[in-house]
This record gives sequence, structure tokens and C-alpha cells, in this order.
Amino acid sequence: MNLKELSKITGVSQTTVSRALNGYPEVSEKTRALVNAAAKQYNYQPNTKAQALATGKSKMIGYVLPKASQNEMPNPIFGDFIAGAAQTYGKQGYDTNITLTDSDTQAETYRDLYAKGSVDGIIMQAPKENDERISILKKLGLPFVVHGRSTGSNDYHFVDVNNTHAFVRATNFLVDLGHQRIALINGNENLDFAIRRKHGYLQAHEDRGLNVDTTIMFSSEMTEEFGYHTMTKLLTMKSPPTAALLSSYIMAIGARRAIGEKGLRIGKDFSIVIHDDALSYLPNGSTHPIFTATRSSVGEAGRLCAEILLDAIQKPEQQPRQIILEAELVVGSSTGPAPQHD
Amino acid sequence: MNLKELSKITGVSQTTVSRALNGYPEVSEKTRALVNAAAKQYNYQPNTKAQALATGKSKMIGYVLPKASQNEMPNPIFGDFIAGAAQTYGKQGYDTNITLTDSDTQAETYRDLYAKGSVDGIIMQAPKENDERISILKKLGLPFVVHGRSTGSNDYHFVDVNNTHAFVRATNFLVDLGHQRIALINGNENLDFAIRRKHGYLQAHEDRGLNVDTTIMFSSEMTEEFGYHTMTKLLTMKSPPTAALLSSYIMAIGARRAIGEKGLRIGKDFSIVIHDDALSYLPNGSTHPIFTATRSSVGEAGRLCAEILLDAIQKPEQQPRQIILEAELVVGSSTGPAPQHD
DNA sequence: GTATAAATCCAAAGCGCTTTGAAGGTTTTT
DNA sequence: AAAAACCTTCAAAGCGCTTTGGATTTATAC
Repeated sequence: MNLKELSKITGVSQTTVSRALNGYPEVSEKTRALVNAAAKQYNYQPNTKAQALATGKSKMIGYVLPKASQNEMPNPIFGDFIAGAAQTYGKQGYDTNITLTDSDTQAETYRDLYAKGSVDGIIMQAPKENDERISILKKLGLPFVVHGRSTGSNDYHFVDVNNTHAFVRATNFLVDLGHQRIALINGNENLDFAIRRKHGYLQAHEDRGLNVDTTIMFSSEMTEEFGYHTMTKLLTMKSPPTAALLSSYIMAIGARRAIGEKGLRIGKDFSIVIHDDALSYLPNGSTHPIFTATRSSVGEAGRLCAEILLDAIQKPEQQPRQIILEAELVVGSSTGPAPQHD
Repeated sequence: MNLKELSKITGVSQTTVSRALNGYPEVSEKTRALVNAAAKQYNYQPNTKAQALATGKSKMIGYVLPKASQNEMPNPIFGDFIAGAAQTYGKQGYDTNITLTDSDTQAETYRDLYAKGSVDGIIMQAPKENDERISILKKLGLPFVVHGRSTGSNDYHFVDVNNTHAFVRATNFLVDLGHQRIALINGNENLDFAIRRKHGYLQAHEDRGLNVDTTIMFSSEMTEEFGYHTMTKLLTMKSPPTAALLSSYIMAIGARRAIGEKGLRIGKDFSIVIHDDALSYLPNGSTHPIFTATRSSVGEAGRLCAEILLDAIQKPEQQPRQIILEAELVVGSSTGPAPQHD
């Protein structure tokens, strides 16, 4: 069923059908009712491609994800993020266009997406420090919002967690409990969020007059396995730390496994604070938190990104909106006073 | 940069430009080179909407995901699945169109997707028993492949794991170790895969002449928390089981937590076999498996789905291709002989 | 050298929609 | 009753591409 057919059926011109359906005022209520009824009856849906071509708007939001590869994996938070964003998209009739690409060609992919006219706006994820993608997107003039942010430039929309502050607080929390040697198990430090968390960790150390020991600072892809291996390594040191900050729940799972294997008790023998993205399939305890954590919902971030982006698409020339979410510090049973030295 | 401009620049007609770029033979190598060079220089990319409109192919694969809600959550395997699929899509220039919808309107969403001409084909996920979506997709004539399958009809493309057999083997493996009371912690049993796994579990019990105890069979959304609560419940029974089958790694993480809290040792005091989707961020041990598991890579399933779908799009009328992957049974340290009764 | 075939190229139509500019029909005003 | 104003509708152009059918040029055969 297309416009022409529907026009024939209703006996009014294509123009009128189009206008009736799109709510234009210059059509009588009589005809509008007639058209609407026919459209419903024949389940007429305007062809999106034709509509996009005619209007110049594709009603698509672009996401560019790195392909799965050795050193890059599908992001476990993506599902929750996009589900959050979709609450906003759905209402306004936007769909999501996902392009997968090798990470070294991401920038080109953005350029192509623009040249091909595939999307009206883009959500950029996992920004690095001085991320070149940002300048490219700015140059293209394609509306975009960054989930996270990129040190280096400042005039773009973003939604980020106050990662620095979160890890300052987390570190202080542990120091207050008497911990002096606190490990950091971080995400890949070419990513902006990981850099900021590290800064927070370092800053708190400085503030509290504690020495930093780079041999208990780690960063890599945030897998369960990395959490496990790192924690195992820590626990077999001559003078192991008594606590650790972990950048994700997933890594903490591995860390917990390592701690369990050594016969130690979390929260007693070893304290852990994690950053909790509030993933739906990994709730950090619904009543009482399992892990003490800095918590910020990635679904909520998705929702906010979407709102800002849709807004930016409608009115392109406006001040960058920059939202920095404060993570809440939730206290669970994975932390306790530092064990006393015998 | 569009066709018309490029045509003006190169001095040949739009027809020729189009043909040169799309590799048609009726254009001399001279002109083709000329056109290609210009296209590269100006980074010309054909407008996808116009192309789609002209050809009738959108070069988009549709996914319909349920919105996040109380009883439905973003699927943690989605990222890996789509990353696998994209290896295939990318090569052939397909992108992914994700529509999020309430789960009770999924069927309509498919119909709309078809009516709007947004996609050339669809990957259907998380099939239920007698899933109405399948008959709708068949009626529409839109190429689709199901990740999983749906008891009830049989004439469609799908890629599934042999869930029944996997859980027969897993159960037998535990029985061989002397376990007599084996719990089942399953996914939501309105989903086809969960039904099949349960069947496998039951069948093995029957084969081995074991009684089935429905009080140690559970099913729900596969979260860490559900794994934890269920395992806690099991361990506090008067006569607790000595082993359990779990439908996902995520749930096993919760189960492990519960077991640890009770001071028991996995593989010694309590045995666990899981189904492992081989998620990239949750590797079940790279050298030695953490959990004994029936393993089948969801990324691989994604790749196969994509291949079949693209094939089906090219040649619509062909026998349904149905791939049933056998899960491998990998033995890790989460299983051991049943503890002897005192 | 002309006739035939092959190789290149192009103008124009069409994909399904939106939107401009104009026309036909009603109602109101003078 | 004619003029002005508005309301409602429509034909046609245009979005950027592909593709048909035809035209023009070049190569091959007679």
C-alpha cells in the first residue's frame, strides 16, 4: 500500500492524503477522517526511504560500534544504554542505525554515515582522550552527543558521570576505614573515563597524604578474567593491598572469585569498591548492595543522551548541553575496616 | 556531493557515473577510472535513501528489541550476537536497524517495519513456544531467520543450539558423578530454549531412572540475583540437592556467591554445570574452564544467522536452512563427585 | 566503402514521498 | 449581484538514485 494507491482508494489527491495524515490544517475534518480510516484499514505506513528522501530527515540515530576482535569486545553496557535511549526515540519515531566497523576506521565511518545521509544524529561512545571523532563530527555539522567526554575539547553535548569525584569519594571511603594500600583495577586507560577515575584515585591519595604505588595499579579490558588475574596477582604479593577499587562489576566478579579461592572474605579480609553501571542483568543487590559502589545508571545516561540529541537535531544551533551525573556512593558488604597488622 | 554534481564534475552523464561506480560492464575503463578518481576525491557516497528508493532494497537488517521494563531487560547477549552478525553484514554493506518496542506490540512492529520498507530482512530473537511472530513474518514474506526456534512450526530459517541434548548431557554428566538430586535453575520458561533445556533435564532423569523433584526446579529472568536467591533457597532446604544446572553464566555468578556465603566449596560440596554463551566479557576461563559447561558461542550463532539471512534475501525462494549447533561439554572445576552422605 | 555488430554513452522515467503554486469552490463582504 | 476572502483540493516538481530504451560512436565483416 502506497500513497498513490491510497489516494486512488480515497478519491482524493496524494497531496491531500499526505497532508491529512501528517496533521496539516489545510484539510477539512471530513476528508481527514476519511483518509485516516482508509489508512488504518489498509495499514498504510509511509515508506521511510521516500519520506527521508523528500524531507531530508532520516529519522535515524547512528551508533558506531567496534567490531568484535582480539582486543576489542562488544560492550556489555550497550544493551542497557540503548534500551534507555529508546524510551526517548520511540516516542518521536526515531529508530537506531548500528554500523559496526574496525576501531581504526571509526572516524571514516562517521564521515560516510554523513555522506550517505543515513542518520540525523549520532551517539558517540567510549571517547578517548583528545578523541579525533569529536572534531570530525563537529566539522561535519552532524548533531551528536557523547556518552562520556573527551579531554581536549569542550564545546559539544555530552552526558558523563563525574568519574573523578566518584573515585575520589570511593578512595576516601576506604582510607577512612583505615586502608593504606589500595589497589586500582581500571578499564583501558586510553579511554577517558578510566583516565578520570585514575585521577580521582590519585588525587585522593595526595589529599590524604598517602603514597601511590604503581605496582598495584592495573588497567585493561574490563573482563571477569582480568579481574580474577589481577586480584590473584595482588593477593600473592609480599605486601598485598587490603582493598581495591574496581571500575566495573564484571571485573569484581573475577576479583571475588580470586579472593574466594585464597580463602579470604570480602569485606573482612579484603575490601572492594566497584563502579556500578546499574546493569539490568547484574543488579548490585536490590535491597542491600552486594558491593560497596559508586553507582550511576547507564540506562539513565542513555535516556539523557537521547533527549539531548533529539533536541539538538530539532534546533541545531544551541549551546552545548553538558550533563555530569554524580554517582551515588552506596555502601554494601564488600567493605570493612582494614585488617590490623599482627 | 551527489550524483548530479559528480556528473557535472566528471563531464559524463549521471547514468555513466552510476554505472561506473557500481561496476557495470558497459562503461570503458577510461571513464570508470575517471569517475572513481573523482568519487574518491570528493568522497562521494551514494545517498542510501535514494538508493534504497530506486532499488527497492534498503540494505538494512532489522532487529526488534523489547524495551527495558520491569519484567523485561536488555539482553546481555545482544552485544555479542550482533557483533558476530556484523562480520557478515559489513562485508556486504548491510547495516542494522534496531527498533525498540513494548513486547506486546512486537508483532505489529514487524508488520510496520515491512510496510515502511525499512528493512530487507529480520533477525528474530528469543522465540517463545508457538511464537506468533513467526507466522506473521511468513505471511509478510519478509526474509527472516530466527535465533533459536519455536516449537509449533518448522518451515523457516533458524540457527539454534541443541538445548535439549546439551542439558541431557549435562545432567548425565552429573549423574555419572553420583549426583541424585540435581536442581535446575532455568531461564523464563515461556522462552523456547528454556523449555528445551528443561526437557533435556527431565529426559535424562527418566533415562537414568531418577525421580524428578519439582521443588528444586526454578525458572525466571536470568539475572545474577535470581541465581543467588535460588541457590540460597536450595542450600537451606532440609535435603538440599548436591548439584545444579544453570542456564546462564550470569546466574551462576549469583549461585556461586550464595554457595560461598554458606561456606561451601564449588566442585567439592556442590557441583554446578552452566550453559555458557561464550560472551566476550565473561570468558569461562581461557585455559581451564571455571565452570563445567555446555558451551556454544552466541557470536558464532550471530554470524551464521547473518549469513543465512543475507542468502535468503538474495534468493528468497529456497528450502529453510536450519542449523542446530551442538554445544560442547567442557569440564571445569565446578563439578566433582557427589559428597557422600554421612 | 558500406553494412553489421559491438562498445559507449545518455536522456528520461520511475522509486514513494513532501511541498509549492495555483485552481476551484464557498462563504462573506460591499 | 459582483468582488473579496477564505477554504479545500490538486497537479506537478523535486529529493538522489537506478535502469530502460535509444542514440551515438567505434570496431569488425563483407
